Amino acid sequence: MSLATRGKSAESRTPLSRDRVLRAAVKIADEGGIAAVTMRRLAEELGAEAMSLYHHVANKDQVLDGVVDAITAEINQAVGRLALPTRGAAWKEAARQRILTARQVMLRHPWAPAVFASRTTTSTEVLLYYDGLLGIMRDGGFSNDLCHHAMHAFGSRALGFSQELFTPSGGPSTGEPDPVMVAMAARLPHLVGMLAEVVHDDPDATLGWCDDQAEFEFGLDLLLDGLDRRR
Amino acid sequence: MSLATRGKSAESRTPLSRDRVLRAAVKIADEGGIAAVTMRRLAEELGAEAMSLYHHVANKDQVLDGVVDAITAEINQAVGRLALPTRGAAWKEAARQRILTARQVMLRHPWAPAVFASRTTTSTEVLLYYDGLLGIMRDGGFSNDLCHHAMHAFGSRALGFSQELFTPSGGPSTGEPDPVMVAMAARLPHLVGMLAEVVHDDPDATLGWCDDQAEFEFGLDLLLDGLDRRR
DNA sequence: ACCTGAACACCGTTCAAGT
DNA sequence: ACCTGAACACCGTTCAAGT
Repeated sequence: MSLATRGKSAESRTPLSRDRVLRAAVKIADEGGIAAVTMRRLAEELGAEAMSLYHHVANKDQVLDGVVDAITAEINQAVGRLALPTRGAAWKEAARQRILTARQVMLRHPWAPAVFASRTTTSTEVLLYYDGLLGIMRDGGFSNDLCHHAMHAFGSRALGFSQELFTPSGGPSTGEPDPVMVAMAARLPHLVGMLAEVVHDDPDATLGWCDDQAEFEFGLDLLLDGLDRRR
Repeated sequence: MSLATRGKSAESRTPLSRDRVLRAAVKIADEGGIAAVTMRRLAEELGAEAMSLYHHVANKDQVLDGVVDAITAEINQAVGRLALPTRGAAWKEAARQRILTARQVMLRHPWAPAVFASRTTTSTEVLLYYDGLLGIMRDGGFSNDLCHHAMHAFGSRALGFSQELFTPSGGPSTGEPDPVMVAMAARLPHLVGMLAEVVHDDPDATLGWCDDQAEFEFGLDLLLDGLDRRR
């Protein structure tokens, strides 16, 4: 047994646990993206062997489920610190702040939306988050039926992110126009016309898809206003 | 060289091509989900070896990019058959039908939304789709600026799907309540209360996430109505 | 030019064996 | 009970060699 190995096992005196595995997964994803989270890399981070992980998580899918839980727990902690009135018309601002707070957590973990999108199982933390949002809407006077529709209408936006299917200009850093679009300009009259008028350089574009703060809030307010009108 | 091998090469007399590869990928995904699309399985479907594919596509990522293009081409063909008035107030119904038509194509390929969500590069067919939607909104009298906000607000909904983060009851087939939720009922008063009132069994739930037609249309109309009001 | 066999560097995961 | 080494069955992809 080499010195290096001995040092490593001394360092990892703290026993493995489901919780340590999940925290390590979040750390690795924050540093190198979700693709960097492999069972072997995870074990390395914890000073153990890949096979040891299987004593604490059933498989990799369960690691990703756990990561969703961990991120949403972070969100629940953040929204728990909010203390806004929720009765009557105040529901809208309370819901708005709750969702924008969730978004701030997501912005710290830009890889997270893709993981959320890939999961199909029910996360207990996600259930708790939605329950809180429902509570705000019930206080606002919404019927259960309308609440139900609203949850579906929000979709992922309730948790602070929305899926953008294309970035209508160059990457977030470069101001260069998209070469694919330049080549097709003749067949995209409305898109080209729009972009000529709307300067779409957004230094803060992030979260994987182009999905900046102002656009997120526009879409969110469209939904909140529409729901408020049907309250 | 065996008879079987000889038969196979005779069958695949038609040479490989990017187009054949992409069509095969869609076929395999339709039959076995997107995970079934591997380079080796793709080659098998085409009566070739995995390595032969690399003469027609750069790598697997490009296969998935091409699949998005292929599905959106199918959508563009379908919406191309629509012939609705678009001027003035008619924009809303035209946009609505365009989006619901896209959704019908997506429903034939339930694995597609996840693939769309995972891509970051610009698909020419997606650009063409959005250009058409923009055209409808311009006819409706929207400014380029408002059009731009609208595209972001729609997000993936413009292409007929939306991400649902949890299914608030059992699976689409079973009427069983979610065991995770039953165990947590005490901490989820609003969720449990809502579901007790709203019978959430939806035999047509599909598209991977619970995202049925009525809920999709509710969310879509919320956006369309809100936009129309700001026109 | 197009196609392929063998090989490489990775995965997630199983199993039998160690302490 | 917890951990691990070796091995298995898969990936995507490279390379040198075939026609």
